[in-house]
Amino acid sequence: MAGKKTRRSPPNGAAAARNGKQAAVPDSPHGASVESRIQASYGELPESERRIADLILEFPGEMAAYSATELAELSGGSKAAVTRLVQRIGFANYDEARRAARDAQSWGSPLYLMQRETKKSGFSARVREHIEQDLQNISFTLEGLRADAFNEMVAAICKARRVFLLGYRNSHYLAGYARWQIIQGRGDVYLLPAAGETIAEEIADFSAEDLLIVIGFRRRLPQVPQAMAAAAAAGTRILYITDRAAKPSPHATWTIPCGVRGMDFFDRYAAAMSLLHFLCVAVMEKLGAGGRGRLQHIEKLHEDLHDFD
Amino acid sequence: MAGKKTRRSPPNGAAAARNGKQAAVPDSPHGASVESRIQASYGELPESERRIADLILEFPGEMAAYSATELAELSGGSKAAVTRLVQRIGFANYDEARRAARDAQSWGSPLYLMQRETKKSGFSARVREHIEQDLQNISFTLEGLRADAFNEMVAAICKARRVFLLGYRNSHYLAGYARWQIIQGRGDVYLLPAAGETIAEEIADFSAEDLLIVIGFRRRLPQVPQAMAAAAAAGTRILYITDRAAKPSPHATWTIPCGVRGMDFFDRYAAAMSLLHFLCVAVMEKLGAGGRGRLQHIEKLHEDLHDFD
DNA sequence: AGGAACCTGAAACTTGAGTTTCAACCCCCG
DNA sequence: CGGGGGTTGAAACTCAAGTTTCAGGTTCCT
Repeated sequence: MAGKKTRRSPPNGAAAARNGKQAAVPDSPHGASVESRIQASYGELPESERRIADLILEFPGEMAAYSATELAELSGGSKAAVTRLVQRIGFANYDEARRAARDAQSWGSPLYLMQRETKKSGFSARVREHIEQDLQNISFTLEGLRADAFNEMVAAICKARRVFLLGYRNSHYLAGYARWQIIQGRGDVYLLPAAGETIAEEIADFSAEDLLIVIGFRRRLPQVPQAMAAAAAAGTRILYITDRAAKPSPHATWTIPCGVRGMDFFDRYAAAMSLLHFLCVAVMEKLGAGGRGRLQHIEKLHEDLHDFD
Repeated sequence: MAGKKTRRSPPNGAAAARNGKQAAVPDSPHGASVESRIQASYGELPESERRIADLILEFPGEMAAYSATELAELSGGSKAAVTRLVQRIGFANYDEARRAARDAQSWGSPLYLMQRETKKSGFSARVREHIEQDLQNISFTLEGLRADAFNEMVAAICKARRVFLLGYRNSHYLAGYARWQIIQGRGDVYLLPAAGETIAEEIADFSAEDLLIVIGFRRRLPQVPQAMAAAAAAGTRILYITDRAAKPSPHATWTIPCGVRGMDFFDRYAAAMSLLHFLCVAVMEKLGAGGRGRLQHIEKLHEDLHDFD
């Protein structure tokens, strides 16, 4: 029609002053994360944009791995809605938001990637950065647990006739630590491989009543998938604790992906340690009076053997 | 020129039969991960593609958050090389590889995304409490470090003729882990006690040129202070990593108190793991080119020995 | 009731990401 | 030495991802 009004441009941060009901959005796209910007505007998002926002909020940091088109499809909305959402919360376009989401993970920042060797920030800044990286890994790892699956794992550890912990290299020390916790509350807990041994001799006796806990972080030996296949063939259930980038194993009954990443030479295992602690405490609680009785019996033996100072 | 030959198309999996020296690459892009496909072809990659492959391998799973153009820039190569790499390893185009990389993380799979269940509030509150306790221990431990003393410890680890890690029970696994990190950058690093052995035989040879790192958390065996006294008598410097409640040792050159306490049956070792990581990374950096050279030599040996999947 | 503001996805449009081609270069072999 | 095979990045090209516009619809206010 001749009298048809010109449509306004999509809402964005610069247009906030025209709509008094808009939430305050920072002018600069630098600084606040995609997630926090969405949360700041969440109450004012229209339906189509809110569905997309929900998807992003559910998996913070994953957005960068998806194109706007993919997000639109997953949310049942349109590409236009995706563009509008990111412009509403202050980004110039989707690509800027995608990069911000990616770079909010400090180890993902291209600038950080290229300059990490030359960084000479102060010691305390370095400590803080280190703590932050561990916290992110811990949060990812623990918050990724689902209660029902977790309770199944705990129950399986308590009920198995025997529990084996398998791990090589770094994973071996974590497996040893986990075994040491579990054995405080129940017996028949074994660490593989024992020094100087091959594991086929143990796997030969695996059965559906046993449980295999595989600690399998990056740079796995070929023995790991092989052992898992053999255990599964014997009907043994498998709890697979691994890193985020690991290919899912068809043999694992349960899989827990741990955050191990950082900007260093070495992977980070604070999150794995934290997870194992959480798991073993839950096992101890699940064992109840039986576990406590065993703990007391062990204490008595320690006293008799004068084990501690 | 009139006689100029037609250029061949870029190498790809379908063209593998034309080049008998190509590594076998699966026909279907479904199945093997980007990482494992790169590793399968790694030896045959030309320089420009190998640089991009190195970037991808260094951060498996992160590839999906980057566009081909960004990877090209980061690696100092060209967009054409990125396309060639993914086609060489069997993907039709970059987008297919990007999606494979993303979906290889099962939690990144769009299907998985849409089926995620809402968390039980009781469980998630428990997870949050757990994370908070670990964060407090980690913060206390790492923020308690003084830069000058820390740098002395790092230097001592680098310079010692031999480095011994001593730990019993839980501490033993942490000591083993730490040894495993340090040995990546320098030799003559030993874990005590070895299974079935007593430690006097090693301590008998301790000298002022050696360093003893004692991981000694709560419920220490009498061997720990005894070993420290004997090492100090031999002039060996001692780095003592212990819990906050431990009595200071008159024999320790340096002491790092770790936060290990929580509300559970078991002590928490995420902070100790975090500290050891921080320490070992600093050692690795201090070792510089020597450490990197050793790491590369070890890598070469791993390849020769076909150690990893 | 009419108009303004807003929402929405499809359609039209823009643009640059990614792919293919090209030509220069290098290495190896007969 | 010449030719074949391979590498390489820039240039040319393709095409679809993302952005903007459009038109129909809803809600609210005067």
